[in-house]
Amino acid sequence: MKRQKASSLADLSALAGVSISTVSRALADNPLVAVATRDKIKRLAREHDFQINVAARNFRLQRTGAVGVILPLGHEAEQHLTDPFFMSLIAALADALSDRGYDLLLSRVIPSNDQWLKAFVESGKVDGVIIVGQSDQIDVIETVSANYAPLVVWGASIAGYSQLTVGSDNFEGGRLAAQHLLSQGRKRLTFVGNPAVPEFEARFAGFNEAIAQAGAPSGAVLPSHVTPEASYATIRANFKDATVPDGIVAASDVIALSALRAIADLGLRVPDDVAVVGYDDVFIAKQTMPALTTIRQDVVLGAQMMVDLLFRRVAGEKVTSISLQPTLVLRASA
Amino acid sequence: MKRQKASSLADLSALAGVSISTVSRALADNPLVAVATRDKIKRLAREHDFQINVAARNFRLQRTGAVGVILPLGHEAEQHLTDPFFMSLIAALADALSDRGYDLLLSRVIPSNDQWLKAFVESGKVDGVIIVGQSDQIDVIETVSANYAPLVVWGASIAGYSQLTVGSDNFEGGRLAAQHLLSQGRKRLTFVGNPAVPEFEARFAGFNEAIAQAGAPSGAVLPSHVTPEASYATIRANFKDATVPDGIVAASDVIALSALRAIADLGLRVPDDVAVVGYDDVFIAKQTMPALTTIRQDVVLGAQMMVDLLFRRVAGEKVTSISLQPTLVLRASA
DNA sequence: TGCGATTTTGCAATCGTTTGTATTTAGTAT
DNA sequence: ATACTAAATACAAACGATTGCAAAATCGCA
Repeated sequence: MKRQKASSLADLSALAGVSISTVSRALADNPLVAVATRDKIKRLAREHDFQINVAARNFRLQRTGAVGVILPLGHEAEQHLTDPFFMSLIAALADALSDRGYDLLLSRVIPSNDQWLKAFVESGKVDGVIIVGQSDQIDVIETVSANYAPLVVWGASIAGYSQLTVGSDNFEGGRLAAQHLLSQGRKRLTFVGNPAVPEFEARFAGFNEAIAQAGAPSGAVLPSHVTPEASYATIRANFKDATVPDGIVAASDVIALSALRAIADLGLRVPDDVAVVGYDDVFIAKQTMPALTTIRQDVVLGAQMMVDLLFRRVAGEKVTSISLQPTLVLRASA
Repeated sequence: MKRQKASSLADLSALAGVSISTVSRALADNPLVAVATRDKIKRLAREHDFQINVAARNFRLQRTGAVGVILPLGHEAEQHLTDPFFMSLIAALADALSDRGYDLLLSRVIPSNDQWLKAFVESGKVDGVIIVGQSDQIDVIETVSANYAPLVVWGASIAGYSQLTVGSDNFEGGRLAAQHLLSQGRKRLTFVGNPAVPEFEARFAGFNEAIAQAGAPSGAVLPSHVTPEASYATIRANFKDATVPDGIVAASDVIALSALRAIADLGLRVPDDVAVVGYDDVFIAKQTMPALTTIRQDVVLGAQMMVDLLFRRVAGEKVTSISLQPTLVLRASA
């Protein structure tokens, strides 16, 4: 008995001696077709290991079965796909999407003009878009978002913008970090990171808020890129010349890691001379020496929220942006 | 003048007063259509910001425009998407694929039965598949690979298997690492990692080869998971009881990182008491304290090779597996 | 046996492209 | 003008599925 592979409904219909539409319905377990016929067709499908042509089905149903996950590399072309935080967010997104039977179409975009997002959503390649990080593209996102519902952004919900976002409360995170340092008696705090990045700007604002509330001397900011090399160089150079702070809040764990190393290389001790608080709680945070005290963002929850919001919006529900509460994870560095 | 959005060739053809096929050809710059007509249609397309329906086109052309990138999570369900090495490989793949106009469909698979890969390639969702890491699925891959050409694997080319692979020479990498330690006068070497993972097995074999060639006392192996937590615990517990080696070759940088911390926590110094060599040269390797001496795998080149091989094979070329030479990166830890 | 009601199946349109072939239009030479 | 060739455009099929509606088969009951 030769079992040729059936590669279309037409093949199966020929085998079963019924019409294509009956096969289609049978495989969908449509009660319109008699149980006996259904079983027979399903058996044949199994025997000839039939796999439906997903592309054709999706085309007919005017969907794609995929959700685009875009990383705009605006501020920092280097960041993101090497940054452990974004990586684990993507991993969590992949899981959350596949739980719903959707595929993840990964796209790195270096925004060259302001049409990239519009072109992407209109290409019809995906049923929805998740943007990881607003970068400096918040206005582009806002414009598209006005006419395209299935769009969720990992980032901040900013006054005057209506894009649907999921993000952790960066202001609160920054506040928590600074407050912790102040509560340990630290006086001269520095925020390390580029405040032009929206997320970092909010963290910096929270940082300042905590300082103001404590009546402490106002904190400093040391703008820095997010790559390990650049941040290390920035911190090292700056702390050689300027007064070294006794507490650092880093805009990300990767920057914090650089800070740990730079401080050690300058002959200072963490946390004795300088306390360091990171941000993200990426998987290596507990592996640093000393282990990193940091602000934790729950990526798994965040990813689930984004996917959830996306599908609920597609289903027509009225949904609103979500802000997740970050938490302080106490380890050795502060 | 109201410019309605044209969303199909039919819309455009109505606007231009020509047939759909003429529009299709005009947009493809087909010389069959008169230059004047072509220009007119292209202008209309611009004005009504027409975007071709990629799904429909791909369907008609019997392609998908996407390549699946699969991470089988066989040995280590935790690894991979959080492991910086695989992440940067994926980032590089995303770039290499988009250079060729292809999308990257990301898929994490926890192999439950031996049909997962067959089902994936036959679903028609992708034009090709890149598998990142053979994990324990090498036989499943081999079976599918026999009937499905556009399949490239990041991993080892193993005798008796004909799957198309790109990978770095793990044997050589392990040899380099051990040789380096021996050349520094280290005597008691331990390989940390699970030799059941094919890549690690080869690294371990190279490690042993170097030891044998040097006539040194044979090395030990400490099987360990790849997660930071597990590897730290393993190393710490083992080195407390057993004789501590004076040289460690870690199966990955993440494990090396754990080793650095475990050694420090045991009150020993790196490299003075124990020298550590990592593997991969991930982006944090130069950020550890001390900075990690490690075996470098060029992920960007690797990704380009995989994509290149994939498309050349699709084009009908006869291609063979590629083994990339790893290099020793000297830093402070050994 | 006949007829209406009900169950089961088939027909055909449709999704938006591409492309082989037929048809129309324009151009040139007689 | 006519015929013939070349250029430009239109027609229609195809990709593989889903689905509204029509047609056929089956059933029950008088």
